[in-house]
Amino acid sequence: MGRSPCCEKEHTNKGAWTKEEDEHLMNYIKANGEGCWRSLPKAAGLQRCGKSCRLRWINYLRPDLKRGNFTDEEDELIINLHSLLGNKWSLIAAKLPGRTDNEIKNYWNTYIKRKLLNRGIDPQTHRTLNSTTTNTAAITNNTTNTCATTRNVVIGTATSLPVFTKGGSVCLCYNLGFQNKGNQQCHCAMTLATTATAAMCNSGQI
DNA sequence: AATCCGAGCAACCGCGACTCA
DNA sequence: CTGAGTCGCGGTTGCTCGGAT
Repeated sequence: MGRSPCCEKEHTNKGAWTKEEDEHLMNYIKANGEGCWRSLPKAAGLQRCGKSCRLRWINYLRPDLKRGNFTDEEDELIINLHSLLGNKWSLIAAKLPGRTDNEIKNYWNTYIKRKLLNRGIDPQTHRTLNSTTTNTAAITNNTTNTCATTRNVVIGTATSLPVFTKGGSVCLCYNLGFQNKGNQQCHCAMTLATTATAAMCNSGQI
């Protein structure tokens, strides 16, 4: 028995949202809060899939969204976080108030990728493109309770990150602020060592 | 003026994770 | 423990718009 579709496709609108749909959704969530996305469209009088409503709210209608251009500080922070987390856009977005994962993902693909390539940096590995000396320990995508060494990670100059270390390694979950996130608590017993800077990275201190 | 093309971005799709009966 | 239902994430698609030809 397969999974049932998330909505009745023949009775749902697709594509761009109209002003009226936006107003319906916004008014409903203002009055009732973000609840069950599956039942929300019907309750709000929308001919939309719940998934579509959720996406529209998160990426466009939420009142705390910061519209407009990314600052240089945000650029560097995204690059730093991507070097640590990989394509974990939701985790990166969590560190950028007012920005959404979709927005950051689009921004990465259209702008930052090119920016890094212009700097001679591979946007996936964050290593210099003509580098022949390779540290084959890949930047891990697995962020849950992972203590990985992060030498060779590019740390930007505009934003510095506090560094929690244990021995010679750097704990990703601590450094990203997830040390006390529910049952994903990190047990590495890291201690705050210092603040990472490009100079320290270059000098091999981290 | 018409057409082409690439960039930017909103939205969709599929799947894994999570929750709960 | 198991499986159905739901949620959330990441990859991808496709539309729109502006600049180039």
